[in-house]
Amino acid sequence: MNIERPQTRIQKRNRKAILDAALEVFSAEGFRGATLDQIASEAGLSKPNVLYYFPSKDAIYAELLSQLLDTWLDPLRDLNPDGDPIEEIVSYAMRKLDMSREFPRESRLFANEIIRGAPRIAEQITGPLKALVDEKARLIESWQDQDRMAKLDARHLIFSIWSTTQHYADFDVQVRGILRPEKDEHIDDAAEFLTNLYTRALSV
Amino acid sequence: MNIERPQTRIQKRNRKAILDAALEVFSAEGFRGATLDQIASEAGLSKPNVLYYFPSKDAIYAELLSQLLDTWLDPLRDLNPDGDPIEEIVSYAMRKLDMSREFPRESRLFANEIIRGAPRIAEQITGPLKALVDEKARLIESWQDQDRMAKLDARHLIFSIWSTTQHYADFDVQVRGILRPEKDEHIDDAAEFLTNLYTRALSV
DNA sequence: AAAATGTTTGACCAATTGGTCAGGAACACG
DNA sequence: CGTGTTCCTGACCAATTGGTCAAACATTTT
Repeated sequence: MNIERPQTRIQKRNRKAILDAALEVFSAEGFRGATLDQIASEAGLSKPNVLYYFPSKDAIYAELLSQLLDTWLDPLRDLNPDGDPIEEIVSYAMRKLDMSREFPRESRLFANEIIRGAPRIAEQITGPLKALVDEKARLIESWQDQDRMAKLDARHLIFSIWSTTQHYADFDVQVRGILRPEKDEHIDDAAEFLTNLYTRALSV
Repeated sequence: MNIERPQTRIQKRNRKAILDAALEVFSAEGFRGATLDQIASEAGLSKPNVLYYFPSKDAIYAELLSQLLDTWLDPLRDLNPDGDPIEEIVSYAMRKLDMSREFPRESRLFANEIIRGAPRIAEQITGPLKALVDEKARLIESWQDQDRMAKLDARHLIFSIWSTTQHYADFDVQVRGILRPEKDEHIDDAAEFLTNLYTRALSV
């Protein structure tokens, strides 16, 4: 009994179009603010057709979220125990900043979900996410025990990297309203600022 | 023709109850996610009664936002040109952190609005907010010219203070999921971390 | 080319939601 | 106490929205 049939090329194309449209709409409007009509129109499909590919609005959102969390944490996973501590942490911040620049919609989708109390990913947070943070905090603490970087609370250090970098995606309009950049130059300035901030703060 | 009658005590009480309930609901569900029924029930009033005090859902939200922005920026206004630069900046961060602890709903309401693209406060951002940030950035730059603090980009420094402190309100569930604090002790740790971070980074 | 399978849609439905309204209840005040 | 004003509500409405379904249309397989 082969349940999982291989996807046809039309399925592949349309599911992708729907998920992309949904990311656009959910990240801009939030789960409740987004409507199936918006998603359908953004995907260039009719509403019943969208529901032919996904059982419900909920299912689309859930699929997006589950795909997201993994890739979102990749940079942290890459923190290399064998590298230079400060270089590793700064380049972690840089990778997170890159993600804010390249995937602002994903960042906002995530922010939306957390602000609402993370109703759909609570277990993911106390489970795998906490485990990863705990592991990397221990790594940072071991670096600190070896006097290779300043002794700042490791977990709050990680939080500060998350918040400062995601800020440029989540609060984009505010940042742009204040800096009035032509394009995205301000992100380069942010990169320089964050590099300086963490290099100075973490040097022994 | 006296248009503005003084508020009766019932008006005062009920308008306050509605605004408080609305803050609770809007900050947790976002504008579109919140319903008048939720707000009414949270305020202990009927839906038509809520609409007796405010002309529309929109009006309630607008009132909340306009009250908010001012108080939100007070700490930045207080940045004192005559104080010690690093002390001033660190204590600004501390005041913002206090606000995250004491007014998390307000923080989330604001975050929600900005993430959605700030449709209702765009002019406030490019107007008064930008002006204030510009002014304080110049102050910081003057401190830097006098070699009283390290030369880090002033505007991005302000952004980093906003993001790191608001993180403890907006991403509360994530922070708690990872740190698993009993109550709010983790905010004290955050205060210590941020004090160290900025003191180290900004010292010449 | 026929059968089987996969794709698309118009029409429809029930629930929710922002908002209205007429009239009744409570209150303030001379 | 009576009267004008303020306050409150049940019943209602139109629009929106998530979702269904039967039937038409395409595509693939045999």
